[in-house]
Amino acid sequence: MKNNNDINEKQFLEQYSADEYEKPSVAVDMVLFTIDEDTLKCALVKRSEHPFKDMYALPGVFVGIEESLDDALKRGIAAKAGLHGIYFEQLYTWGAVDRDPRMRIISVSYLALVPKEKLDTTAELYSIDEIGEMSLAFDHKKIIEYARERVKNKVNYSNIAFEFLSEEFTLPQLQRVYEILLDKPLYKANFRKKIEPLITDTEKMTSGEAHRPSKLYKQK
Amino acid sequence: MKNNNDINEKQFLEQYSADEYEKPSVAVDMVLFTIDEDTLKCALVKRSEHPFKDMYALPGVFVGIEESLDDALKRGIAAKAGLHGIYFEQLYTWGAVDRDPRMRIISVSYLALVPKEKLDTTAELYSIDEIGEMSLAFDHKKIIEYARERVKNKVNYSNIAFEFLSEEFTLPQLQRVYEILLDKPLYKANFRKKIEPLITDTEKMTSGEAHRPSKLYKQK
DNA sequence: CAAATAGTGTCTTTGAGACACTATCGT
DNA sequence: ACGATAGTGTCTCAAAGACACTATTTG
Repeated sequence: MKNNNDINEKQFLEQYSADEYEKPSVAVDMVLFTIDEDTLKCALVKRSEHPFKDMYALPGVFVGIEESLDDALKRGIAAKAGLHGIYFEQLYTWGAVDRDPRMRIISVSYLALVPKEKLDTTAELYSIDEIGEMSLAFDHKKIIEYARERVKNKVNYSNIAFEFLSEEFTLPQLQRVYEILLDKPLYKANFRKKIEPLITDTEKMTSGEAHRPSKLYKQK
Repeated sequence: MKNNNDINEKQFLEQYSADEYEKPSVAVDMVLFTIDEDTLKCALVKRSEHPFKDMYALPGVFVGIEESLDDALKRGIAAKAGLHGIYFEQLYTWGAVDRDPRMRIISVSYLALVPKEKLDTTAELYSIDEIGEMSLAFDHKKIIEYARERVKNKVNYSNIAFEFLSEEFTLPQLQRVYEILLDKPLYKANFRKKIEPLITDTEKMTSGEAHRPSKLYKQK
């Protein structure tokens, strides 16, 4: 049994190396989240070609032979959102054989988070709820759901919530981000106790609104 | 700026699709952990060919064009460890351009966990501490460190510890697994309170040893 | 009964959750 | 003064941590 498998494996490797086997294509697809109109939204692109023509899909690029996965993603972000230096992390690699009807494409998915203000205004944004009702190209709906879960989990043990805000923010703003990402209301006092060690006071305040102004903070 | 990038992206896609660009190879590499001699160990293979000849590396296979990533991994596990039906999960995809000196290979890494008893006896196992002192082929040391961290984190909010034991086990055994994975001692009483909801009593006991026997449990 | 390991009871500390209260702006 | 939102004090409850104790086997 063991030896038999070993031999099979060796043959496979030799044949593969000899280019007798076709290689899959590799793409990176990005789930770019932002918060807009008090909801979590994801950037989508309308496909102009088959397959899934006229359906929405995640923005993505093929990985060049002399380009790392992260670099391919950065190229994709720059092309799609016209920006640099935003937060991203790799999510998961999707490798079902039939995920693309044209040919074998393995997709390395990434999560990207960006404050709405930084985002190119031409980006098409759809709320998570809307996307839930839509049908997307390829397995992209599943990828977005995966990303949504990752964000929900990671909010509690990381600082990703800050990625949705600009450098200075108020605690009510930050709390709202947490509430949107966690999809549940939070108690103000408890929230403040918990995030206190993560933030640092600026001396500034908001002003001009018809109610008590709030302090501006920065991430520590 | 935006339009310029869009055009570049379109050109890239067209050229890529037209196979004017070379495709990377895709491999799956597995970090197979087990517990043996009271330590966490990882399966390695000694490379018989260049590059990194005679150095140790993670077992891996190339992904066939008609084979999903998970299927490729299962093939690798069967070849290496001579077994089926063990726990595995995808870890991370490594895509640095120069990670393999021969050619561009993107590696999708997987974590596999198996009780020592199920493992093929020919597997070469090295403890995490030993591996820390060794130098491994490619970026495989980094991959193992990544896997080690994943396990350490996941122990606390999942049931992966059970994957290192056979179906029936004692609580001292289970506690020892937790201690090895977390790399710290645990209080017996507290440990038992915490895992109580995860386990179910069998009516059996251990016997034959020169001390009080212990109950055998199964995972709930 | 001695050595060794299995198993339990309970006090303390920490942090999450709930809620009521006070503070400060513009109109 | 009022409406609206910002910000604080404190009680409760559940879980994590620490430690001391009891129980059951073999030799």
